[in-house]
Amino acid sequence: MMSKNNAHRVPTPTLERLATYLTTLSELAEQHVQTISSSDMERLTGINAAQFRKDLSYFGEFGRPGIGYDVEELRSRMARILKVERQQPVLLVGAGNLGSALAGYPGLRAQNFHIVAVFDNNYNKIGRLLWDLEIRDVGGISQVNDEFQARIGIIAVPSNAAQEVMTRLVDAGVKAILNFAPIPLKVPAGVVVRNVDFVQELTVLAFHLDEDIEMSRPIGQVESL
Amino acid sequence: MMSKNNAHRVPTPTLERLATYLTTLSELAEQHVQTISSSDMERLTGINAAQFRKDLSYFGEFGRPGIGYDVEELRSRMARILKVERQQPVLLVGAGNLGSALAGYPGLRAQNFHIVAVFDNNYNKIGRLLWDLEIRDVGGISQVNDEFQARIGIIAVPSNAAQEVMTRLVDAGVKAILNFAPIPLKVPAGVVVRNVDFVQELTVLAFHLDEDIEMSRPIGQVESL
DNA sequence: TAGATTGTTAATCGATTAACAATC
DNA sequence: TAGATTGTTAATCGATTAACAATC
Repeated sequence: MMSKNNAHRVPTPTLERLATYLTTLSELAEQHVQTISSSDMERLTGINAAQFRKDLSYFGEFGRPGIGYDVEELRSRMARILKVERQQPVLLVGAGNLGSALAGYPGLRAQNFHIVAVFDNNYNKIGRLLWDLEIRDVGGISQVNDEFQARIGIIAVPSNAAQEVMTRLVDAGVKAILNFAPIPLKVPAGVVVRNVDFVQELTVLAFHLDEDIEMSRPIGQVESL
Repeated sequence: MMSKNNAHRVPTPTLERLATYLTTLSELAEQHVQTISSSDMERLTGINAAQFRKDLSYFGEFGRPGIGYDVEELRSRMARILKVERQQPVLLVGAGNLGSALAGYPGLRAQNFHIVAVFDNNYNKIGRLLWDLEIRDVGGISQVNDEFQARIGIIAVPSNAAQEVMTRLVDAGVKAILNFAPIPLKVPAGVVVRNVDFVQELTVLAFHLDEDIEMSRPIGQVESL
């Protein structure tokens, strides 16, 4: 048994790629592809075949030398490792435009993420519906999560409210936070945060304009399926 | 003169941090802070002071030994380097929930990104308004961009349409693309892509659940301002 | 001058890629 | 068996951090 002991040593880039592999494997499974090699995966994802094998090696052995990988088996084991083999409940804080887009995004459900409750602090919104969910008072997160036991939260509120919302989520038992507010959160030990910042992304893109871009091999460039 | 020649050698993580520095410097400038040291920046952003100085060193010299950096001067030079000192026009493709949230997001304007046109392929949407912008036929991107000359595009369409939309954007003269479709784009040389994938982010977070998370020092952990 | 802080070089750390023995 | 492909070790590459001479 190794997984638990050194799981925290898995590089973050590896985890990001694992999510990509899982998506690709799901598509292949739908097309009833039986077997795939690491170099097939390189063609499909743009990720180096050695990288692929190395990434898997953090979690055990998955393939057969000379043969390759069984698509369905690998998919299922990846899903297990990434903890998305069952529905994962998620709390959403912020019922503005972004929160609405997230709650209505079918891709989440497709990958087993299930937004179970939405919160806001605006009394004009509280009690109304966001898609099929009632918008609840942000003050009641803990109470509500006693029922749902979600450990993932999404922060989709303005920057000035983000830190306080983080505290409420953590108090409610959330251990992992996806933060859309463009401000660095100070979080207690044991809580993981990932930040998504549109403006930062656009700024990086803006920098590359007017460059003598000879190479420009962006992350994610690949053969199409 | 160095900037142009080796600008393409600037590490991507450096560019991402530069965007963060710029945000922080803008806040400091608003508070009329005159001078700041690299260790002050470490306190504010969580980014190592040596890292900060190293990042700046790719672009020249900005501070005075023994003194620190002039906030307004550094902010303005950063904005220039990142090409956000003037309004940057942006094309948005996809007038769904996500596109709507992006078009209505005040943070873009605040950082000088200006969505100048919105496109969709749904004839029920074409001609209607998204906020203050008329939704246009995706077939007309090139024509419309003859006027706007935007070089940044945002793809907020379903995965199966993303590759085709990329082609249209590039044909219209776009050089940098922010892609929200969870599919790797194959882009021609000279075009830069950055991907934002909510589900991938959530998947990485899900992995960390149930870990014996002793350390968990997330990117972006900092002292508050 | 003494104290503070820069810009940069060198040392460390970590991630990617190549190479290959093991094995189907 | 011969050919293919894995899992893993070793080599390479690149990014982060520490240390310090230069300088305000």
